[in-house]
Amino acid sequence: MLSAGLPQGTVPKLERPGPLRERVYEALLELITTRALRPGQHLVESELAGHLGVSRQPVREALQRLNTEGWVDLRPAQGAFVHEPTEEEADQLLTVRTLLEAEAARLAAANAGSAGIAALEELCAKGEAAVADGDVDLVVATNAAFHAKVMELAGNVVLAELAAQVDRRVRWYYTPVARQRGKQSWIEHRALIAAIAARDEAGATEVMRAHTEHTRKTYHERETP
Amino acid sequence: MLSAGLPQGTVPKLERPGPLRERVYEALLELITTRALRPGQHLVESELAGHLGVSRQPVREALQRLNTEGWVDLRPAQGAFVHEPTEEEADQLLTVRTLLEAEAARLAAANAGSAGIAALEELCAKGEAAVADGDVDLVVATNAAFHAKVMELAGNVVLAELAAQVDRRVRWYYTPVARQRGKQSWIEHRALIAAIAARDEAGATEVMRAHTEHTRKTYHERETP
DNA sequence: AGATTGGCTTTTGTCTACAGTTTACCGAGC
DNA sequence: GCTCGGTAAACTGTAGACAAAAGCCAATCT
Repeated sequence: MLSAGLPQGTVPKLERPGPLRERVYEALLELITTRALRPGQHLVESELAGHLGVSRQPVREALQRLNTEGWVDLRPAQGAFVHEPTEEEADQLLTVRTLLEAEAARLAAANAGSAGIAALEELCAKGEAAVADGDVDLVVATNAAFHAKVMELAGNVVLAELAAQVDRRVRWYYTPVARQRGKQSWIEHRALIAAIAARDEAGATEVMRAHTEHTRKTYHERETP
Repeated sequence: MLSAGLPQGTVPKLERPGPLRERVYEALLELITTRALRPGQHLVESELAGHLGVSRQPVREALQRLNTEGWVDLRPAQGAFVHEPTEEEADQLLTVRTLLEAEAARLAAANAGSAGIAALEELCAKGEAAVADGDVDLVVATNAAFHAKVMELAGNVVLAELAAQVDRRVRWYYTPVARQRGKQSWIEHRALIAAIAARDEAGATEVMRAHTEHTRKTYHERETP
């Protein structure tokens, strides 16, 4: 009975610094997604290390991870280069995202309980409010949280991990476009919640597929002008 | 005119040692998939380093990569542990595999040319021969090559990368079961080729789905006795 | 004048060393 | 007999140093 008198929330995990490589990883990811590091740019380990105030080793480890996740290309004996996004690759990413998210929606419709549905509605309300305020960053963040919640309700950890990878990369391309699609997107989210609540697997799949395909189309329309 | 007098084949790429971390990575992956390193086992960096005749650093980098790909669990300040496969996780992996492979089959049906179909038939013949010979390892390898070829014909690089990750992990669980399913599996492959050659997207999707689902069922039947 | 070769600089790849943290063990006290 | 505290060992996390490979520029030879 160790946990007898311990109220759960009061011990806030004793905020540890955590491994340096993690923080370096997040810092670099931030720099890449915000375009502070431009695509194709050559990343010199010692520069990054000096700039972040750490040694080269954590930087190396962070770069390795970024490499496996597709953010940087690691050419042997030559170093790391920020990945250059292709139009073709963006389309493929969005296609795969559609596939994964649609399956997640189906599984969520099959498995979700009332608590999960309530959580989705809460996020949806938050997102709509953010749209009304014109807070683009919050809209994007809430959108990600919504999709992550659907993924959680699907209950497939492997699927969730893959989708998380894909989603982060998608968001890189997607963020500039978020503004255009704001309102319609959350209407579709409402439709998705309805399908999930009705335990309509086919319906949820189709709604999510249409939703993400819609996003993909929007992305392609944006670039021509 | 540098390459004037150099016959192409005679210079066999000058077998470069390649980055150490790569070789360490492959060595560890081999040790894990062959169960020389048992699930749940604690991997000590210095031990591995000494055993492989290298320093700790390449080992660390290899472990990081194995971590992101789900082969080992990397607990902070405690080290690396060989991932312990759960029944639930195996099922989830096979489910995701079904999803990815089915989509690949659809895209292959949409995009494949006659050359690609010929390559598939060739692999299929090779696989059937391997089954006849009872060469399990070759069966598994050829099966992987067949699915990889379908993935290649689909022409979606992102999808291929994800599927490659999933497939490698699936093969870990799957290899012991390969013997049971030998013959029937290649009959289904033939059906898949037919659907792709007919450019029947829906048909190819369904054949592949049935094929991989069949594999999943076989896996679950095996473990109860 | 062009191409090539040589050396020089930069950057990566690897190794060794040190500090911090966690875990396990062992003894003392209740 | 059980629990608590302290000590010690082992391992990870990080830093710094050294060697090797790749790219670049200039000088030289054809």
